Amino acid sequence: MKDAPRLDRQVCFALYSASRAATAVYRPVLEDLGLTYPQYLVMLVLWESEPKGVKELGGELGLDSGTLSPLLKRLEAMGLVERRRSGEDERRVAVHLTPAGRELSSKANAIPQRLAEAAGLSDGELEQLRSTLERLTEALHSSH
Amino acid sequence: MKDAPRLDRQVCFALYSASRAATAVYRPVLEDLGLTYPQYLVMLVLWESEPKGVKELGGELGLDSGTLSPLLKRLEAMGLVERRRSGEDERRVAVHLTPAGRELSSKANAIPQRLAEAAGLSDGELEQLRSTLERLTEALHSSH
DNA sequence: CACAATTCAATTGTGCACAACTTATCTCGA
DNA sequence: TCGAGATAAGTTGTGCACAATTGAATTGTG
Repeated sequence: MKDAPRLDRQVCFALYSASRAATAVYRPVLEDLGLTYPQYLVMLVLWESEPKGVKELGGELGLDSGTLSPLLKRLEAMGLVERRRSGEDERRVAVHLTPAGRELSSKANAIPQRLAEAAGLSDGELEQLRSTLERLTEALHSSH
Repeated sequence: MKDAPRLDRQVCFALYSASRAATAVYRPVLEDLGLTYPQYLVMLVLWESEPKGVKELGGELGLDSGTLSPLLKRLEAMGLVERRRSGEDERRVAVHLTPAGRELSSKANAIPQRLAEAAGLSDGELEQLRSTLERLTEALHSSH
């Protein structure tokens, strides 16, 4: 089938590969904190502002409760977050940081630098890449 | 924690989001073929050249036997590929396309166009994005 | 007020990723 | 040639993603 799409021409495969390569670079660094990459993302959001409902977290990360509920349960078991049923709306669960969870932020500050160093791209290129990716994500989301 | 890394500044998160958004666009299209995105990637490689060993497939896709073995088992159950123990080297398993697997290629030809349309980027931008991503992946791989 | 429709979180089930390990086969050097 | 090390594929166990469903709480409407 000579006109089948070629793997090495596909932006989608390039995205998939780059994304896995990036989390692979993060993996050993995050292991020191005892976090996986998605767990780290949740902590990043909470370090910026907490408490947050599961729905809100999902909105910022693009994840649903099917992914977040077990992930948050693990973070809670590690003693980094606490889930409290909201008083006003009993459907909602507010995710709070524990002191240990807040504490972890200082250890995490140096992390993004690692990827930048490993990336082999200039600051300008990284910034342009980020901006292109955000436009792409936006366009893909609104395409259906 | 005001100097914690910010989610929206991270290239890594942009990559992770874009990659998931892209496979989400592919998902309904691939569903018509009965394939998941990683299964589609394996078929792409085989459509270019077959048979291939599990190791070779893994080399091109960056996946190991832990991921590929069950995936190939599912493709085999669907009747798209066949696994044959190599005669010369009994350790190797050659993955062949079945006629049905070869056939599927024609249905798949139109697929990459879909992403391009949904991407909202010009051909030039897509090409530049792909090239940047490939350099990035390369640099990330060689960073350890 | 009543109650149908909606919303939120959790659960279930499938399929990747990936580390760690297992088993079978092969290769190469003493 | 024989045995240690390397290599190929598969298995096991953990943790995402995501669709589909469930159950509880809330909201909107007649």
